[in-house]
Amino acid sequence: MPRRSSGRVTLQDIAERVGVSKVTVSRCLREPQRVSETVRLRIEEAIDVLDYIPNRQAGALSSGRSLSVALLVPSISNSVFSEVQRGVDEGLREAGYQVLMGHTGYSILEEERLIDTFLAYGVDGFVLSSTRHTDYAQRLLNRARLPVVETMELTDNPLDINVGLDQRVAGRAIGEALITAGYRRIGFCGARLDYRVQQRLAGWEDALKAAGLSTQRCQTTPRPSSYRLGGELLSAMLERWPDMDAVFCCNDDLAAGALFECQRRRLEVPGQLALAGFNGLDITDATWPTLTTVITPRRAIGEQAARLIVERLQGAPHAPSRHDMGFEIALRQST
Amino acid sequence: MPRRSSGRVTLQDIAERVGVSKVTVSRCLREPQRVSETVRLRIEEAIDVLDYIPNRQAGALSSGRSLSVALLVPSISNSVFSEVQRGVDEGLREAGYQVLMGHTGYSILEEERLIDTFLAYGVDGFVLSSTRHTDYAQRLLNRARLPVVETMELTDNPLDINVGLDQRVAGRAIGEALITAGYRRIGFCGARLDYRVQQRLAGWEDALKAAGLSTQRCQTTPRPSSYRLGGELLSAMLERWPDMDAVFCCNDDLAAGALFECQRRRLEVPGQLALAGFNGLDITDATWPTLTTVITPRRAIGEQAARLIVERLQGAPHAPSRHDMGFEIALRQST
DNA sequence: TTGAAAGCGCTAACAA
DNA sequence: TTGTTAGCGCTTTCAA
Repeated sequence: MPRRSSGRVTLQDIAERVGVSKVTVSRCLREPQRVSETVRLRIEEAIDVLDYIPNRQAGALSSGRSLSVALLVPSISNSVFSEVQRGVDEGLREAGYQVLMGHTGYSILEEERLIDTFLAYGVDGFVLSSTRHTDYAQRLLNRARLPVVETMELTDNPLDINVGLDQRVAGRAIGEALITAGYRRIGFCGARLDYRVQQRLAGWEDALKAAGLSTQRCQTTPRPSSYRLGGELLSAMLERWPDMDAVFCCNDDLAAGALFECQRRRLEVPGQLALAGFNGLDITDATWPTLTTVITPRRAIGEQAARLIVERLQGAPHAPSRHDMGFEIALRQST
Repeated sequence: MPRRSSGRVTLQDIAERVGVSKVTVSRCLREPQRVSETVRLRIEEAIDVLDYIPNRQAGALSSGRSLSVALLVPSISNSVFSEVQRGVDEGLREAGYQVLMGHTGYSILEEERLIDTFLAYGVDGFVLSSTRHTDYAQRLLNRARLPVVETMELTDNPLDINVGLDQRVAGRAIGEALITAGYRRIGFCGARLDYRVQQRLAGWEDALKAAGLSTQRCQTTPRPSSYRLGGELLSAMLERWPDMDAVFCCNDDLAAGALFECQRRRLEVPGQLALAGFNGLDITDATWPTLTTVITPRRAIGEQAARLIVERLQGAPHAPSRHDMGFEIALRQST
C-alpha cells in the first residue's frame, strides 16, 4: 500500500494533466528551451492552474544542490550587519540562490551549532561574519568542501575566501585623525570586546604610542553595547580622567550614547570633549553635532562576498583569497 | 550503476560501522529509549567518530515535516522587528524548530514570493508580520494547511492566528496623552505609510477630533523612515505650521531625527515643541531629553506567536484566534 | 524532443 | 529490540 502522499501537487500531477512524463515537466522547469513549444505552453498552463510549487527538498536531495547559502551574523539587531546582509542577499538572489540567515549572538559555539544545522539543511555555501571559529566548526567546513566567505575583518589564514577591512589599521587611522585635529588626552571606550573591537583598540594604541601619548584612558566592558551603555562608559571615564579631551568609541552606538550623555551634562561637543565612533551608521550623520566616525564598506563587503561565492558555486576553483575593502574616515562636527 | 554519491557520511555508514541496520540508527537519533543501551552507545560513538550530520532534506522528504518555520519581516534593519524575531526564535528553538527568516521590504508582492519560496523549502509554518497579503499568497497559505501567525497589528479576519496590538487605539492613546499634557496644536508626521502607520494616523485623528482640535498639521511621505527624514519632515512642518506645539511621529526613528533637528535649531524640547514617538526602541530612553513613546510588546508578540504555532504543530486544532498584546504609553522628558 | 529506470538519504509501516 | 520494504518528489543517466 502506498504511503499517504502529502496531498501537495507534484511534478507527476502536472505530467498526467498534460499527458507527458514527469521528466519532461522537470526539464521544462530547468531548461525550457529543450522542450517543444507546444508541450512547454501546456505545462506552463497546468502549473498555473494547479498552483504547483516545486519541492525543493526533493530537488536538492536528488541533485545534491540546494540553491541556498547560509549567512551567519553575530546579531540581528545590530544594524551594522543588516547592510552586509543586504549586499549578500541581493547578489545571491540575482544568481538564483536563497539566503538563509542565522545569528550567533557573538558566540563561536553558537556559530558552530548553526554551521551544523545549516549543513544538515544542505546549504551550498557559507558567509560568516568573523574569522574566528571553533576547531570543530572549521573541521566541519573543511570536510564539507563548500565555498566559505569570512567577512568583516581580515586574517592571514582564511578558511577560503576573506572579505573585510583591517580593523586595527582603521582604529589607528581614527586615532591619528584625532591627534592631527589637535587632541592629546584621547580616551577609548569599548564594549563587547569581540575580536574586532580588540583590533580597533590595538590600532588606537598604535596611534597614541606613535605620537608619544598616554594610552591609559581606556574604559572597556564585556557587556553588549547600547546607547545607554555609551552614556555610562562616558560618565565613568569623565570621573576617572576629567582632563580627557577626546574619546574614540569602538562603535557608533556607544558614540551616540556618549553624545547624549554630554548633552545631558551640558558638555560642549567638540568644544569640551570630542567624540568619534566606528562604522558610519545612519545616526552618525543625523545627530547634532554630527559624529566623526570610520565608515566601513559593509554593503560592498556583502556584495563582494556574494560575487565570490557565486563564482565558486559556478565552478571557480578553490583558491584562498583575501580582499581588503578599505574604510573611510568621516570627519564631522563632533571633532 | 549507482549514481555518484555525495561523499557525505550517511546513516548507512554509521549502520555498517556498528553492524546494525540503518533504521536502528535512525531510531536511535529520534527515540533513543527505543534502542538497547549497548547499541545506542556504539551508534553514538560512530556518529562522533565519523562526524555524521543528518540530511534534513531527506528526513523532511520522508516524514513530511521539516522542523522549520518561516518568519517574514518587512525589514531587517528596522530594530522593531529584531525583538519580535528574538521572541519567535527563542520559543521555536526550544521546541526543536529552526527559524528561517526572510524580509519583504514592506512589499506584499515580495511577501508572496517568499511564501512561495519557503513553501518550496517545506517549512511547517509561517509567522508573518502583517495582516495584509496578496490574494495569491492567501490562497497558497490556505491550501498548504499550515499554521500561520499574523503579527504586529490586529485584524477581524485572521487567516489563522493573530497576535498583535491595536495600532489605531495606540495612536489614539498617545494623541490623548498629548492633549492631557496640555498641548493643543498637535502635528503628526509619518513615513512609509504602511498599514500600521495609517492606523496610527487614524488613531491620532480620533483623539484630536474627540477633543475638538484641528487635524490639519499632518505631514506624510511614502519614503522609508530614517533619522534624517525625521529632521526633514519636522523642518517642513515648522515652516507650514509655525504655531505647532507638539508632534506625534509615527515611529521612534522619526522622533529621534526630529529631536536632533530641534537641537540643531536650538528649539527647546519640550519647552517650545513636544515630541512623541512610537515603539519604545532603546534610543528613546537614551537621548536627551528622553522621548515619550508608545511601548509595543514586540518581544512578547514574538514569544506568543512561537507558543501558539508550536501548539498547532503539536496537534492543536485549527481555530482562528486573535490575541491583543496591548501597549504602554511611556511619558518621558520630551513632553 | 521525449521517456524509463535508478537512486538521492531518510522515515513510516509492518513484520519478526 | 531490530529489520525489511516501500516510498517521499525530484534529477540524472542513458536510450529511443
